[in-house]
Amino acid sequence: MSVRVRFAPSPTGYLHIGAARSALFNWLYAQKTGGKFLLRIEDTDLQRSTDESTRSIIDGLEWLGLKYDEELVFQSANADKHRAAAYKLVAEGKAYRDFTPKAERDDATIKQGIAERARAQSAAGADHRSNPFRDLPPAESDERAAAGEPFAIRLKIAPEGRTHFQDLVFGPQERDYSEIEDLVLLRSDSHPLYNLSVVIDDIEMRITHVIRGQDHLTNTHKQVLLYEALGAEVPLFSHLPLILAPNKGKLSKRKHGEVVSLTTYRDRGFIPAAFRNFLALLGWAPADGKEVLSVTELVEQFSLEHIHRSPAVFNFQENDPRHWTDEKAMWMNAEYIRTMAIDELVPMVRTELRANKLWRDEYDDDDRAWLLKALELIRQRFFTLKDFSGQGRAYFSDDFDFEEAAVNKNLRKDPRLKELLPKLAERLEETDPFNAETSEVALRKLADEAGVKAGLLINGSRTMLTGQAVGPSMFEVFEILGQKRSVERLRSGVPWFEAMNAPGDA
RNA sequence: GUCCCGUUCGUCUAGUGGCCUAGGACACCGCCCUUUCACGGCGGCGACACGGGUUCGACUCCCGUACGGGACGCCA
Repeated sequence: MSVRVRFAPSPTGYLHIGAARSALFNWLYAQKTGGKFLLRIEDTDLQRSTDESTRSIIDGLEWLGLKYDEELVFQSANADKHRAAAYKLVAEGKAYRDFTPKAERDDATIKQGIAERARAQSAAGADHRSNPFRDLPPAESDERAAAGEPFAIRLKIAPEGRTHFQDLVFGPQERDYSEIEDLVLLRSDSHPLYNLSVVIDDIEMRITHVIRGQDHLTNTHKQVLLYEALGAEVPLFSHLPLILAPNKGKLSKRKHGEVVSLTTYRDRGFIPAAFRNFLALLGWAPADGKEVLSVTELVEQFSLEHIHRSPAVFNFQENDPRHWTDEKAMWMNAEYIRTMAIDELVPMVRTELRANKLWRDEYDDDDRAWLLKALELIRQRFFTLKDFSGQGRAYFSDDFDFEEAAVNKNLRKDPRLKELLPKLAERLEETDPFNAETSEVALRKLADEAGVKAGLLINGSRTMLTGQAVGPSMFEVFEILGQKRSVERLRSGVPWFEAMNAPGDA
């Protein structure tokens, strides 16, 4: 039977990077095995589900390059089937109506409340089979239901026995029935609950491998019981270790903000392939230790058996804009920017430059060669796509900012530059042909004649031409910017030197 | 509280009893390259949670302790 996996997020917010990784692992497994990767939106919690979230999930997957097969499934559309299954289990005596009035729970303190309840129950020695409605005679149950009394439906778990299932990551799993409560399948308002819906849908979608977060590991026992009650074949499971915050706590939006949202990486100029590569390395490693992997290599190398059981820490520093995300993710992105095929980089740069009104249509035809050369030159030291419009602005526009520190260090520091830079402009203007080599000769010659270090002119030029103190080899920059612009920019330095001479301005 | 899982450099990880004086990547430091900053090259710092066993031999197997994570809902 061919492999069918699914990614089943609930659309209750942005796409979390942990969820994105689950999607990636599912997708990789499908590619690896020639199977299908399906997408199901678990939107049964109507209060919290939004179309916007659904959109962001779909966009996120697309951005990561994870195309899903077949039709997108909305779980809410299957609610009737879920209900029917629950009623059928009641009819078969595998589930029962629970007429206990619904207990209201406070959502904010829910986890704590559950732990306390569990503690109290075990202290009191209460067992999970003590529900008085568990063995209510069917006739009486039917009668009360017919009379309109509200009820929830619970799965009737046998008093003794153990569940078993195979987890490809965590190994064989076993759990005693006494550890499992008679779970609610249908709420008293007849709303089907998660464990029921998931199982029915996974059966319906003929899912063969369930690959999801570790938070579902112990719930899986309940689901196995459901598969069995429904007479369906139990799929294989793989639970993925969680991704933790630097303090080893849960990584959440409320606490950690945009760093956990996949769209942040798109919006901050990440290359999808780079982030995908980084994500793949969280909790998994290829056998040969190679870390920069193309999609093809990722697919070839991927195996569920090599997934860790211990959670990975996503290492970023809150309140430090320079280290806002994991440094390895940032490094991976820079690595992709400087080594990926330039033809693949161009469309991304185009989008970035367009957004900042720096793109010219000539870059796609007449000036294509120039563009490629310029990108080749500047991409070597960039980290994100944002850098092309930020640090790289001077290459695409004459309207760029001068960094104060660069001006102070490279222009204001030496008064001789006031004379020398215009002189250099003159020399460069006379240089023919004009390129990196000839401009270097001209510059060094001038430095010699003036008795100054070439570095003085090089650094001064860099700041005049790019506004910055750092950047590629100056002579390459001359060539890329061209004779005209180089000369113009060198001559435009007057304001800096006037400011220098102004009274009271040291 | 109960059940489940985990613990190798700061972080991501390799490691399935001798190949481990524990390998790689990111970060950090130094040198080289470069009159800038990166890249690149070379080198350095840096870890098997702890205690018992088993074994000729343990990062690897077993037990315990500590610490961490997950689950236990008429949420998903």
